[in-house]
Amino acid sequence: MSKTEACCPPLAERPLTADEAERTARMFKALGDPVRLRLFSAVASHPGGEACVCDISDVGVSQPTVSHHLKKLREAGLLSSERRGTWVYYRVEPAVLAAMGQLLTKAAAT
Amino acid sequence: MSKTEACCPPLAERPLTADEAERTARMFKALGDPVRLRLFSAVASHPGGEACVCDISDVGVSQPTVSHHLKKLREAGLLSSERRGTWVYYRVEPAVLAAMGQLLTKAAAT
DNA sequence: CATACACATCGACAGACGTCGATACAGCGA
DNA sequence: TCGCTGTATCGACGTCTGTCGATGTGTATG
Repeated sequence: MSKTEACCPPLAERPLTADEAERTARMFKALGDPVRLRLFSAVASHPGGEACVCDISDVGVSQPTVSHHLKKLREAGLLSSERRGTWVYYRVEPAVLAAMGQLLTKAAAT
Repeated sequence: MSKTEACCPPLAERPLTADEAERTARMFKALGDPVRLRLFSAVASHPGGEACVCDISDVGVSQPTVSHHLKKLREAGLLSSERRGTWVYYRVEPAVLAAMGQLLTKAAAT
């Protein structure tokens, strides 16, 4: 079940190399902004596991800024998007999320 | 007594409020830098669960920069430090780490 | 075709952040 | 007391990042 290996080893297993740290930091960085965290949480908690941009864009910033942050979350691999007619739907990428979680929980279980 | 509530609810439970997002983002942001991630991993993976600064400061940046990043990790609540004689020892804060892990894994288990 | 709506991209700007050398502080040994 | 070593703080600098208004792109509808 070394699905985590595809990303990076648990933080407590051994010191991360520079490359591993670079990759892993990108994902944490994506969740390191309050607006992005609210957008992500809004998508993750939406019924059906996906949400239209119009459903989640009430986070106190302008529409271009919302779009900018959603792009960052997509580039980090945390969200994926799909256009259906007029609207664009975002959904969480569960595998990546689970990998990040194990990175931390396994680090805590020392 | 859900101890996670002291921090924030799982990301998929409901949309985070602005305050919750602010608090949670601080922790993710702390792990969102490659150097800090390597320092954190070095401490977490060190035998005994703690490490002297001199043991982990070989991450390719100057000594003041190492000190700066360790301070950030301390301020985020992820590490604690203690001076013993000449050296300063850092150790991981397991409760906070576990809370972050559950934030993510519970979000994935939709 | 024209208009309206949903979302993305562009260009610009202020503030935050990572980095460094110089320097200060804290223990320890001579 | 003096000097040495380990760590923290300071001040400065260049770069990255979040934000906005203006504009572009795609889709439906009249």
